[in-house]
Amino acid sequence: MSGTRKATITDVARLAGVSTATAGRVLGGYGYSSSEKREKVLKAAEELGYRPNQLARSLITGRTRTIGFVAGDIQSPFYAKILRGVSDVAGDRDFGLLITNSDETVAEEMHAVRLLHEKQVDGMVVSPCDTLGADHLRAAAEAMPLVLIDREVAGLDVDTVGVDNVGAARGGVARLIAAGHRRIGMVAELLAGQPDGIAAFLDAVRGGTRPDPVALYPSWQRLLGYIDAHDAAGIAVDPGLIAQVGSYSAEAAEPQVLRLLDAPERPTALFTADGVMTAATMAAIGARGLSIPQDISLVGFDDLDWMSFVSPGIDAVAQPRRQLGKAAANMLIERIEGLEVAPRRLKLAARQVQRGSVRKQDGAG
Amino acid sequence: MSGTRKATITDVARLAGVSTATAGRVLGGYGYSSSEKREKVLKAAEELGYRPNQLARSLITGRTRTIGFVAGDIQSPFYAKILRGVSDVAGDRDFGLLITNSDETVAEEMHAVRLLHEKQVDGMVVSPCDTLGADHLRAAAEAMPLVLIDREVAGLDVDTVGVDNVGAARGGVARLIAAGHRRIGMVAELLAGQPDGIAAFLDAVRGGTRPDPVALYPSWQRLLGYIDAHDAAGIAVDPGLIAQVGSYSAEAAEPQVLRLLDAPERPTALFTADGVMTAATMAAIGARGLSIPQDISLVGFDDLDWMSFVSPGIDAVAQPRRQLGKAAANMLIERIEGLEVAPRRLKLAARQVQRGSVRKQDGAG
DNA sequence: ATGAAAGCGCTAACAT
DNA sequence: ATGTTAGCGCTTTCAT
Repeated sequence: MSGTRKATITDVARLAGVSTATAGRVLGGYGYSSSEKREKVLKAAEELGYRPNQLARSLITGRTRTIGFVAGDIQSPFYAKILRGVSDVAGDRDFGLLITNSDETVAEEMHAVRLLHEKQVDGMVVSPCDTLGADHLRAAAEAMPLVLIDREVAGLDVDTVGVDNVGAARGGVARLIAAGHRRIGMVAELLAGQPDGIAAFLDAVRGGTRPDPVALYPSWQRLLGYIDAHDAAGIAVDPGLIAQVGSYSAEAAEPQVLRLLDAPERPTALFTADGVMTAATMAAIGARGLSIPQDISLVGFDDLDWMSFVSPGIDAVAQPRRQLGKAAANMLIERIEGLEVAPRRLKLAARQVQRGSVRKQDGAG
Repeated sequence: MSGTRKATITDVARLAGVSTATAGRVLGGYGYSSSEKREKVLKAAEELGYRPNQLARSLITGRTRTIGFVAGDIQSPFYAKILRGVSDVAGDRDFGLLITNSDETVAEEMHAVRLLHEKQVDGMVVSPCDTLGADHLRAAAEAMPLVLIDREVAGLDVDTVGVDNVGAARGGVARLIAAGHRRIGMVAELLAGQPDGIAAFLDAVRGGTRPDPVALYPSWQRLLGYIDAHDAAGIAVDPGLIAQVGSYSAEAAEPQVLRLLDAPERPTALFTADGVMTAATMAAIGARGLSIPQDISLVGFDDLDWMSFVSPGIDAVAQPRRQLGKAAANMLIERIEGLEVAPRRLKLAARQVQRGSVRKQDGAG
C-alpha cells in the first residue's frame, strides 16, 4: 500500500552512487569498504528503508540461518519445555526455528524431515520415534548437521542429548526400596522396540545378556533402571507388576494402572516412566479412592508443574528439559558453524525430587 | 558425500532432452505439458533424485509457504496447545511454521516480528503483548496477512480469534454466586492497560462508562465479567477482594493469594483469571492447609490437565485452545491464498467444567 | 505445447 | 577498496 515496492540493493547502490557490489559489502558485512562509502550506503539504505532479502542471500550462500525441530507432540509439557530451550538458543543466535510434530509415528516423522529438508534448514534437532530403521534420518544426517534429543538411533553416529535414564530410574526406584517397599509396580509405555516383550527382556537381563541402553527406547531404559534397583537390593522382579501400556496415551494407561491396583496383592508403590503415565496413574488412584501415600506411594519420572502444589506433593525424577533443548540447539549450531569433532553423547543430570508421596513401609532401612 | 551435488532443474531438463522451461512446467505443476514430455521429465527427475529448491522458487514467486507464530511463552500449556492447533493446520496445508517467543515484552515481540518478516513468512499469527502502541504490528499487517489470537489491538483492523472473555468469566463467577457465595476473591494478572488501576475501572463501570472490551487485555475483560456477574446478582464488588498480580507469574501471584486468604474476613470462594494464577492459588491454599471445597471454593479460567485428577477436581472455564490455534491458522492461510473480506472477529465458545471444587453455601438458590 | 531468454535480489570471483 | 560480471535455481514472459 505504501506506494513504492521494496527497495533492493540495486536501489541503494544507485542512490548512494556506488556499485551493487560495494553496497552488498557494506550491507552484508563482508569484504572491504571505506568508511566514506560505507556512510553513503548506510544513509541511502536508511532513506529507502532497505531490508535485505534473505531468500536471495540464502540462494547463493546455501545457508538459511534456520533450524528445524521435530517433536513428538509439541503440546505436551515435555516437548514444550524442550522447545523453549531450543527456541532460546535459536533466538540468541539469530536463527529461525521451524517446528513440526511426528505424533510419534515414523510416517509423520519422515514427512516432517522432508519438509524441513525442503525448507533448506541448516540443521535439525529430532526426537526420533523409532530407534531402528531410520533411513530418513540417516539421509538427513548426510545432508546437514543433525542432533538427536531424548532418544538415540542404533547405528546413527551423530550428536545426542539426553539424561541417564537407567541411572535416574534406578535412583527413583531405589528410594522406594529404601523406604521399605518390596512390591513396586511400574507403569510404562514400553512400546515395541523389544520384539519379544517384557518376559524375554527380563530373561535377557537376568541371563547376563544386558541390552545396550543406546539401542533402547527411554521407557525400556527406565525399566532397566527399575530392574537394576531391584537386583541391587536382592529383590526379585515380578513381571506381573509391570504395566506395559504400549502407547504414549493416558487413556490407554489408566486401565492398566487399575489392573495393578485391583490385583489381589496390590503393590505398595508405583513408579511411572513419564509424565503421561503419571497423570494416568493419578487418575486411576483417584478413581479407586486411594490416598497417597497412605494407601500407595508414588514416584514419577518427569517433574510436572502440578506435582508441587497437590497434597501431598508428588516425588519425581526431574529431567532438565529446557536445558536439554538448549544443549541440543547449541551443539547443532556449533556443527552448522563448522565444528568438526567426533559425535558427542551428552548426558545431563536428572534430579530426584522428594515431596512426600513416598511412605515408609515396615522393614525400611 | 554421495559424490554428485544436488540435481537441479537444468540437470533434469538435459537428461530428459527438453528445455528447463518445460522441465519447470512439469515439475512445478504450472503451464502446459504433453504427457510424452511429462513422462520423460518425471523419469529423469526420479533418476537424479531431483528435489526442487524452494529458495529459488520463493525468490521468484515471493511466497515461501511458511507462516510465523509469535507466542508469549511457548512452554506454557496455554500457548503450547494453541501452537499445536496452528501446527496442525500448517502441516495439513503443507506450510512451514516458524515460531518465536515474546516473553510478553514489546521489545522481544518487535524482534520476533522482524525476524519473521526477514524470513519472508507469508503471514503470521501473533498473540500481541500490548493492546496499544503496536506500530510494528501495524507495519506487519501492511506487508502481509496478520491474525491476532487471544488478544486484540485497538485500532488494528485484522482478523482475530479468541473467546468471549467477559461472558465466560461472568458464567464462571455466576456459578459461584448461584452456589451461595457472596465474598468471591479474584486473582488476576491485570497488568497495566488500565492507567488508573482497579478502583478507577470499577468506578467507570459503575458510572455507566463501560469500557470497550476490544481494547481490554483478557484479564481485564475477565474482571469485567466478574463485575457483571456481581451486578446481575445485586452484589456489591469489594475491591479488597481483587488481587492485581501485575505480571504473568506464579511467584508474584502466590503472596497476593495469601493476602486474600489471611484477610480477617476470608473470601469463601476464589475465581482465577488464567492457568498461572490458578496454579499459584492452589499452592497458596495448600500452604495455608485449607481444603477445597470445604474451606474455600475455586473456579479457574483455563482448563489444565491436572484439574481432572486432583481430588476434588477443579472447576474450570475451558477455552478450546487447540481450536483457537486451528482457527487462527485457517483464517491466516485463507488470507494468504487471496481471500478478501472485511476483517473478522471470531469468538469461539468457552465451556464451563464442573468437577467438585465449588461448595454450596448457606443461602444458595 | 515448447523453447529461448530474461530476470528474482543477492554474493562471489575477478579485475583494477 | 571498488567496479564488472557471472551466476545461485528457478519461474515467467514472449516467441514460435
